[in-house]
Amino acid sequence: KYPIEGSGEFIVVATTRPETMLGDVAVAVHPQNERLKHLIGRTAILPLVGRRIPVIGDEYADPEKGSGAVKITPAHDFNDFEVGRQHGLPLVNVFDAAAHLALKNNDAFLKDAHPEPDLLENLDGKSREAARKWIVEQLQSQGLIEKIEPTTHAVPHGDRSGAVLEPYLTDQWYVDAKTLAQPAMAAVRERKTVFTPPQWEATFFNWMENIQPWCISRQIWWGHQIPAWYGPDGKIFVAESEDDAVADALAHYVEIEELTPEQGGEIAADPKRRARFAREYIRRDEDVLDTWFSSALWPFSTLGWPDQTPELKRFYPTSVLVTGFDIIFFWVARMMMMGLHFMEQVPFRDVYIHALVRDERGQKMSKSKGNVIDPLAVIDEYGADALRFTLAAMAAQGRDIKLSAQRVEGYRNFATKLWNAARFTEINGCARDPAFDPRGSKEILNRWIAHETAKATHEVTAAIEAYKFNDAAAAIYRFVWNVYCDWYLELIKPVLTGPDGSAKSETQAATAWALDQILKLLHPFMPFVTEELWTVTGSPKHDPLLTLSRWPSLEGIGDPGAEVEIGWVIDLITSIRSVRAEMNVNVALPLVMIRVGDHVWERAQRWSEFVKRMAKISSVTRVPIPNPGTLQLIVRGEIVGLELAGLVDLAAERSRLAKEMAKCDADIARVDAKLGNPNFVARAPEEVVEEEKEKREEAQLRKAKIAEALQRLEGAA
RNA sequence: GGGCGGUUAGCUCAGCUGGUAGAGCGUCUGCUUUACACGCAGAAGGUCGGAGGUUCGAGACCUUCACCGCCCACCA
Repeated sequence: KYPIEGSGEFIVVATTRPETMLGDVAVAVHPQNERLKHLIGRTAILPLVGRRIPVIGDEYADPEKGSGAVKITPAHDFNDFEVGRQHGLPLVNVFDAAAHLALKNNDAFLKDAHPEPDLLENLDGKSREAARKWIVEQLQSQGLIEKIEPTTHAVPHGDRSGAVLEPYLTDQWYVDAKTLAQPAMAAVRERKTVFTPPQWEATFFNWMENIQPWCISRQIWWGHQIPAWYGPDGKIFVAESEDDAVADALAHYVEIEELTPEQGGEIAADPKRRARFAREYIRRDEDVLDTWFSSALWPFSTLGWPDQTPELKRFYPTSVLVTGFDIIFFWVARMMMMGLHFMEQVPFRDVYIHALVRDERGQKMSKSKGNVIDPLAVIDEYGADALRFTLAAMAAQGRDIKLSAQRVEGYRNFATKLWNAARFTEINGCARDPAFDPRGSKEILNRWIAHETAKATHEVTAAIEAYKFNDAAAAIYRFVWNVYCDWYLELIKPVLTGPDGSAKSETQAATAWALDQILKLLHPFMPFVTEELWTVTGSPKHDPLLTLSRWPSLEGIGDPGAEVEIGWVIDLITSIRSVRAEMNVNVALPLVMIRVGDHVWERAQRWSEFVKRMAKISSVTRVPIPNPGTLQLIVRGEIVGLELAGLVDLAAERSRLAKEMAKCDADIARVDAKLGNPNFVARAPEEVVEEEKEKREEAQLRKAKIAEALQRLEGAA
C-alpha cells in the first residue's frame, strides 16, 4: 500500500517482485478506472525509499488485473519502460549484472530518495531473493501489505543456467533493422530471391514487417569485438581499426588538451606516443557482436570482403542457400539485409528451406535437449548411403521428418539390391564399351532400357531442379528396382547366357551403359556404394564419380515403339502370373492366343521364349476357338487363354469372369453417368470429355471381350 | 495472445496448377527359379479427421469445428 501524500489514503499495487519497488517511479491507473481515477495527478510516497512518485493515468493499467493500479518500474520491466518513456519518467536501475541490489553510489536511486536509515545497510549488495524477504518483512511491520496470495506466472529463464532472468537497464548497440529490412523485402517481392517451398515467404515477411531494432552487442567472450572506442568524456569513435580510432580521437582531443595540430601530428607519427595516447584517452568497447551479425556477413566476408577479390567477383551473389526454417529470420533475412546494404545485391538467388529431422515424438532435436539421434549410430547399423537416401526420400517440401529406422532399413536393402545387380552384370561379362551408343541398338530390349533410362534421368533431373528430393529419390528407386532389376535384367538373361554374337555383345554393353547411368543418377543420394561400383569394381576403370559435375541429359534417346512392345510383354507375363497365383496353379501351362490378328501373333511368337520362362508357360500357339476349360484373360484388348484342362472348375471360372465383368460394368456406369450429365459435357474442358469418351470405348471393348470369353465358357459347358 | 503446419491403407509418409487414391514397411498366399531371402512372384487393405459450401466434378479450393504439433511474443 503506497500512501498518498497529504491524505490518509493508500493506493494498492500488486507485484510478484517486491524488490523492484526500489526502482518505482510512478503508479499507473487506467483513466477510466472509476474506483481509482480520482488519484491521478496526486503523489504517492514510495514506502521505505521515501521517493515522491506521481500517480499517472495510462491505459496500460488494466483495471481487471491485479489491484487495478500498477507500479511503474521502467528499469526492470519492458512494458514499464515504454510507459515511463511516454510519461518522461526517470529510470532507476537498482540491480547490478548479477541481479544483486546496487544502491550505494547509485545516483539515480539516491536522487530524491529519503531511505530509511537501515535500508542501504540491509539491502546493498544483497541478492534479489534476500532483498525480497527483507522488504516484505519491513512492509508487513509497517502495515503496508494488504494481502499475500499465491499466483502462477511465467518467468523467463536463462537457457543454459536455468536462472530466472531480471530485465535491467544497460547501454547496448542497436542496428536500425527496419531501414535495412525494406530492400530485403523488396528483393523477395521482386523475386530476386525466391524461397522454396514458397510458403516460407510468409514467414519471412511476417518477421520483416514486425522487425524491431536489433541489439547487436553481447557481453560474452567469443566473437567479433565491437569496433568502437570511448573517450574520457564519453565521445564514441567508430573505426575500422585502432589506428583509425586514434587518429579520430587525436583530432578530437587536440582541442581539449590545447595542443596545436602540429603537436597532434607528432603524436600520430610516433608509434610510442600514439600508443600512450590510446592508453590514456580511448578505451575499446569490450562487447562483441551478436553471432548472427557476424554470420550475416558470411556470403561476402568469406570471399575476402571488404577487398574486391576475384572470389568475391566470381561467387557473389551465390546461387542457392540451403537451410532450415528456424533460422529464416536469424540468418537468411539478415544475410539479405547486410548483402543488400554492403554489396547492393542479394546474397543468393534461391533459398531452399529443407525439412527438419525431428525425434520420434516430433520434437526438434537439439544439443541442449539431448534428444539428438546420433547419425553415426544409424550409419553403423545401416550404412551412410542408406541414411542419406532415407533423408532424401523423406524430404518432402514443407514437412518435417520423423526419422524411422524401418525406412532406413528398406533403403539399406536397396543399396544391397544395387550391389547384387552390379555383381550380376559383372558375372555376365557386361563390361563398359566406350563406343556403345544406345541410339544404335538393334535389339529391342536394349532400345527399351535406353528409353526407360532416359525417362528416369529426365524425372530425376526435373525433380532435383525443383528441389523435390523425395520425388527424385522415388524415381531412381523405382527405375533401379522395378524396371532395371525386375524386368530388364530378367528379360536379358537368356541373351546373356546364350551363344556369343552381336546380340549378346550389344546387350552386355547396353547393360553396362544403363548401370553407369544409374550410378551417376544415384551418386548424389548414395555416394559410397555408387563410387565403389563406378571406380573400383567396374571395368574398365573410370575417373571418380565425385569429379563428375553432372550427368548428361540423355535428351534424344527414346523409343516409344519399344515401350509399347515391351509393355505388352510385361502385361502379358504379369496377367498370367496373377491368375496363376490366384488359382494356385504351379505347373507349366500352354498359352493360346485366341483369334488374335497377325500382328499380335507375330509379337507373341517373338516373345514366346521369354513368356515361357518368366510366366512358366509350356507352349504358345494360336487358336481360333479355345478348348473347354481354357482360362481366358484380356491383355491390352486381346484375349489369351491358359490351357488348364481339368485343373479349373467351371463354376469358379464363371464367377471370376463375372466379377471382371461387373468391374467393367461399374467403370462404364461411372463414365456414362459423367457423359450423360449435360453440365459435364458443356462445362468440362474438351480434352477431359474426350478422355472420358476414350475410357468408355476401352471399357466397352474390354466388356465385349469378357462377354465373348464368358459365352465361350458357357458353350464349353 | 499472434503466426504456421498437420490429420490419407495396421505403421511411416507421397499425392503437381481440382478429372475414377500411391510408395515403403508390416500382414496374407506361393517360391532352396545359380545376382540378390536385405530376395522372387502374387494378394488383401482407405466413405482421404467431422460438418457445411463452391464446382459438371473436391484428398486437393472456401467456411467452420475437433484433435495433434511447431515458431514467436507477453504475463501486475
